[in-house]
Amino acid sequence: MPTILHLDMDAFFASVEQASKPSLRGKPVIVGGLGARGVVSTASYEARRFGVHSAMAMAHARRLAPNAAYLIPRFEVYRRVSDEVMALLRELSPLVEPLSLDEAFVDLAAGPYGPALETEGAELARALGEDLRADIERKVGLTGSVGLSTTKFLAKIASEQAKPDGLVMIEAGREREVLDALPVRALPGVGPATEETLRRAGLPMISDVAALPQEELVHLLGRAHGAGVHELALGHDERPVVAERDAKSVSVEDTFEVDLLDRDHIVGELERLADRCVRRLRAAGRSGRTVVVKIRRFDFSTLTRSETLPAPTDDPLVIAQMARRLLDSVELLGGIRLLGVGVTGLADWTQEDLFAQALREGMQEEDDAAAPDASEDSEHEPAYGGPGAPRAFNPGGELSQRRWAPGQDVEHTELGHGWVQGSGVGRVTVRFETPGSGVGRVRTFPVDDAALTPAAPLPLVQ
DNA sequence: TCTGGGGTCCTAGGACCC
DNA sequence: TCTGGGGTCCTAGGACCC
Repeated sequence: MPTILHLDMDAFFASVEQASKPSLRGKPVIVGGLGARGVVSTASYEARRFGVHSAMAMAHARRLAPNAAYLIPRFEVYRRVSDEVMALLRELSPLVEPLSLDEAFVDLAAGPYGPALETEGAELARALGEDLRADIERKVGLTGSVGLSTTKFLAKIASEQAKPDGLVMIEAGREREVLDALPVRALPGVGPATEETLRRAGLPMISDVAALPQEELVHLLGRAHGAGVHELALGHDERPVVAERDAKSVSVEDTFEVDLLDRDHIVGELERLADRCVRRLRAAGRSGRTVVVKIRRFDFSTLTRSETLPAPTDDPLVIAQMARRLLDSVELLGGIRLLGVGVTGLADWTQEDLFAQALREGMQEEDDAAAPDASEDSEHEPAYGGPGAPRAFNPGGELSQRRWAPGQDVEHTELGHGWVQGSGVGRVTVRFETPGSGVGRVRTFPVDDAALTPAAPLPLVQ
């Protein structure tokens, strides 16, 4: 019986932007990092017609679709919409496994319709899927695609085939017919590297892999991967839908607009990252034993350095100190494009043990002895535009100037709610419209116009 | 074209212990 | 004097996913 449902919202970030901004409906919209090193998070279907897709370099996208709207992501809104959609899924079953903000599995058999599915079967499953899609559209004003099948893997294949704005059900008995038509790349766990390995072995299609003895795949791809890929190719997938999964790591990273060369500057950025990481760790009520520093050099070579404590900590000084020490062990010649700090080996509790305490006291003296840090120079901003919140920019005490990011919500004292269309040469262009309004009018202001302030996003549906 | 950010899982070698 | 086997932990790197 097809009791596993997979929901995938259509071009989620871009669709939320179109719902929020009436002037963008029916137009190519591209959401992602807008800096020189940004990449596309989501392209609307209109933008995809130009060949733009997720994970593409933003510079490339701009060449393909120069007239599209380019917006920073507004995760606050996406999270809010996502919560509403997930709540609808939980009405179908307590077993809901979110994969990201816009995607989830539901085990219908574990929910209130479980018993009825036993008897009414496929038609009830289809009706539940269609009702869900209608509920989502009513509640958040967006479309999502639904896949229904007997396993997670097939349900996901089905939702892929249903896109956009559709529903596909793969019933028991049709697995081979569906899988045989697909390339290996459609298998979860087969990315560019595995695809190439299989292609070179003369196995471009799922049917080719399914026809092979498992040992040959294990030989080609390794123990776990080979066996896993083979099972999926055969349509075997026993993975249960799992509702709650504890995070196993917390990490933050920044790619810089320009490679960082100066060691002191790099250490400053590392400390900021360590701080952000610890705040996230503590907000989650966790602590961790292993601190990881990640570095991507100018040539894109990437390395990590990690160190494990005898007991978990969430002490910002301890974590920052470990991060600094790990960084010290790395040659930084040539410049770095990315820096990251993470914590793994998470625990729900903190043990302020003697070791951490000693380390912390030792550092306290070190920090007190060190000269106070000169200034936060904003010469090298993270490449990622960041959601909303224009950063204060204050070089050497000059007049502070606000920065406005395309897509950002703003409020004007007289003209009301709007969003930033663009900004440059001391000016910012704002379109005044809301999810419920018609297409709004555009006005331009000096960037430091006191009537204009950053605003919270509005809900999509009243 | 030139490559984000936040994760998960797997592999492999070496240390260490029994 | 030469030599075990297995298990677990740590570290580093890589593939993959959204």
